[in-house]
Amino acid sequence: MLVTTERSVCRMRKVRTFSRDTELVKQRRNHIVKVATGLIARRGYNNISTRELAAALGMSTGGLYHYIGSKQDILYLIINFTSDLTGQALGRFDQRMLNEAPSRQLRQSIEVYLDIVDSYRDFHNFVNHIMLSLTVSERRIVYQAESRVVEYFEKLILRGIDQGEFVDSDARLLAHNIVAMANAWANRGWYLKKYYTIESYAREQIKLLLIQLEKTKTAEIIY
Amino acid sequence: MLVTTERSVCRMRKVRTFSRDTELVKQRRNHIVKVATGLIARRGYNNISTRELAAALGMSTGGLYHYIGSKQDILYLIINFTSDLTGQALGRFDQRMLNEAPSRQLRQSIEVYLDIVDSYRDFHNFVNHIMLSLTVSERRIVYQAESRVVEYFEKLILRGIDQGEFVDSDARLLAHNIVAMANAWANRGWYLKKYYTIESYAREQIKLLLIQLEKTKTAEIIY
Amino acid sequence: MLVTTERSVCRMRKVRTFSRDTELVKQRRNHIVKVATGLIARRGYNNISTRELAAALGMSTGGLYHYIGSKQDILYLIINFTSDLTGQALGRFDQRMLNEAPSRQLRQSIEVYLDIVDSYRDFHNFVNHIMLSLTVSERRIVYQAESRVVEYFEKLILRGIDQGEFVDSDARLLAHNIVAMANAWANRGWYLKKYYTIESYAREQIKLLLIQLEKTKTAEIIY
Amino acid sequence: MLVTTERSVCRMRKVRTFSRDTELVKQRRNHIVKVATGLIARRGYNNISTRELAAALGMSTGGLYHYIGSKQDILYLIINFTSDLTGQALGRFDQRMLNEAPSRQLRQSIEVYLDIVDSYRDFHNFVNHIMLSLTVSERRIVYQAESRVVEYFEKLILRGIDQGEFVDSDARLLAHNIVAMANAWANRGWYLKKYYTIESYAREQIKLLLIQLEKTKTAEIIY
DNA sequence: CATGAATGAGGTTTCATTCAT
DNA sequence: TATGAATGAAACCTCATTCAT
Repeated sequence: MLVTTERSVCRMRKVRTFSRDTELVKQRRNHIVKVATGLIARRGYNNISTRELAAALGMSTGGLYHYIGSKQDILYLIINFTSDLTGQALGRFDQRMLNEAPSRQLRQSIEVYLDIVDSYRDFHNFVNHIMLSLTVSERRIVYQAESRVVEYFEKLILRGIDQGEFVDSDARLLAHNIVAMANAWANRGWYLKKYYTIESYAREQIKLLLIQLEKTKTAEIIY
Repeated sequence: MLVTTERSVCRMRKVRTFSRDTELVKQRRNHIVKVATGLIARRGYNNISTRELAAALGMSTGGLYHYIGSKQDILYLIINFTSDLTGQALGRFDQRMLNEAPSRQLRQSIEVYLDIVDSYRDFHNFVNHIMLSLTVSERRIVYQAESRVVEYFEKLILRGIDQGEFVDSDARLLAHNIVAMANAWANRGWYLKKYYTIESYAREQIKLLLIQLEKTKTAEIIY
Repeated sequence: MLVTTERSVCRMRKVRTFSRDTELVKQRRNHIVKVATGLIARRGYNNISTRELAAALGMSTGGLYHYIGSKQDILYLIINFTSDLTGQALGRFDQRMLNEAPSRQLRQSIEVYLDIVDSYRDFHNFVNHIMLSLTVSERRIVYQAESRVVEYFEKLILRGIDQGEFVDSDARLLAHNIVAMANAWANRGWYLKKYYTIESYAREQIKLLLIQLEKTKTAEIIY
Repeated sequence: MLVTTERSVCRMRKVRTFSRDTELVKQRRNHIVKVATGLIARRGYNNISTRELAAALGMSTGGLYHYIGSKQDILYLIINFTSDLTGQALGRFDQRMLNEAPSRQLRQSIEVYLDIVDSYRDFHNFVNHIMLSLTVSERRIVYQAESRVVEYFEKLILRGIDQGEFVDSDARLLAHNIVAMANAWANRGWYLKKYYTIESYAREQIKLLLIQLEKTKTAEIIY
């Protein structure tokens, strides 16, 4: 398995709640994460007041603070929630694909990852925005999550090289480019969506990547 | 000439000043942009008060407001200033390279652009951060600046294809990838700088790009 | 009898309860008074939330409000409870001592009163603290309770003067000084406890008082 | 000199201000201390909002925070201001009286101290009230100020004993009683003022004290 | 031109109290 | 009878902006 899904130690920060009903807390926090992510992505963390957020959540201001300890905690919940989901999704995928040809797994992994980024578009859109509002340890969570994805692709490419399917390359840089390419879909959607759908974007980028990895020019074979 | 350097219409917003000494205004605003960029990149736009900014500038709070009309104007000045500089730099470069082979110009343009991004690293780092604090028309400035750079590379690649040096490709996507790659150097420096210098990063990325563009596998020729 | 123990009219304020089981109400309120007194003495009335108090009581927030009508009522219960107890204790004592020599009764009354103050130290410590949170009528309860004690000692001293055992003095002022002295044990314990135990404090203060009351200098006789 | 007036080290806490005009800061803070003391004495620290205080000061909320860093700082300013003044007043007095007979100095010191307590009645009234809102180090300031006064009287009494004017006594306890007596004038004014003016209170209490200190019963001599 | 004191709206957070379960 | 989630008013504090000096 290429991706470890267990929570790393540094994520263990506690967020205050006044409720002891863990199920309710989980449910409300999911709601908070979802609504807050949308609002923040549209208007910016500092332009959303807790009053406004509570209203959007259908709660009272005080009610919101039953489930979080501070406004900052919302950011923590968002990055935690999202990086967990990303890790889990790739992890699940990884297990199913272990026996496939690397090129096939790579192709499909990219599609899966792009889909994840697309559905958490809001998050990927504002992760840079909120970065400057995060504490050092919160930033580390984001870094680790991204690093894990890069590592996933790196190991996958290395396997392809090992198995002789891919040409020897700088696997780390290629893996990093894949992640940057996926993030670009969220960050630079304003540009890309004028010319691509997510499917065509994935197809074209995969094609370009395989030119770099395959032993003969992709352009010369029937794709 | 591939890059137009004249200011586009929508940038014409006026920023209030109480001074009639245009030279002084320009000088002070340059200072404001430089210092504010650094502060915001480190601490975030909303975590820097005008009092603090004024102190860092060696001005009084009131003095600051002689050269800007509002705190928001600072963002406007920053994006304006930076996108002007980027446009000018690539523009100047463009004029000198018109007669070079496309592959050579591409190689050098990427190096130049990476250097620009690197020296305005702070800006590229927080452009996503402040995006959500910008007005619609301010965002357009950022978009346009980026679009111009993409266009520059796109035209360059198209020229290469036209001249038969490059294989026929999706020039737009490749141009876009170049810009994303350069931005990654600023945004994801925390990761990349563990493994690359700006020189090695440029070299490896250019190598990867040329695999996609050249007619035979770069790996097969002596580079 | 020098002290009247029946509740005075103004204490008759009703505190709301949803329970009809008077025994349960009494028991719960005793518990509330005891725990709240300790908490408030340590942290201050306004720094203890009803949530925290309820938790310390082993009740739910709502449960607490079954036995009180408002947070303010807790203060009322405390002052009522404590001044009742003080009155009763001195009253009981009074009845047993009616036939003793005034100087002997004085000596022992002071010891008893000091013991009471010491065991309700928390209360005497914060009575000044909460004074400013009390309503006018609640303050009167505190004043009356203190006045009754002063009166008790005043009458006792007057009896001693009448009977020729004490020199003619300002009985009121001396009685007042006794109460102030006892309160000092609670309020200024941080200072006094460095040098005195409650026994030595009582002994020395009684000795000083009797110098003022007895016909020859105490120092000149064998004490 | 019996009282040291130099500021002790632990008082050196800084209170934030945005002004660099020390004279203005001093002036405004004096005003804040005066008005806040009155308001708090009447209504309680927690029942006065910063908005209300600012209004009473003729300032805006924001204006208030130019001269203090937090509401808590107001308490610090009050205790600092008052204990400084008390120390200075007794100190000045001390220097003028060094050659007087101890009994005469004692008599006059008590009058001076009672006057101080009376003019800072509000403060002495609520010092117990705010005690529970003070931080540990702030409490220490209050304790030290009171201790210095007790010491002053203690040394004075000891001098009287040394010089053979006073009978050998527990100087510490007597000194402590003097301070408690003075505080009582502030704390228990609601009772005492029904029967005494400050002058008669001082006269009677001094008379009682001298009975304890002088070698023959004061009552037997013409006072 | 420059200063910095002043403003006051609005931010985050707390908490006494209620009420459906 | 007991629970604790929910409320919303009000607390403390910040800060972009103005304006008298």
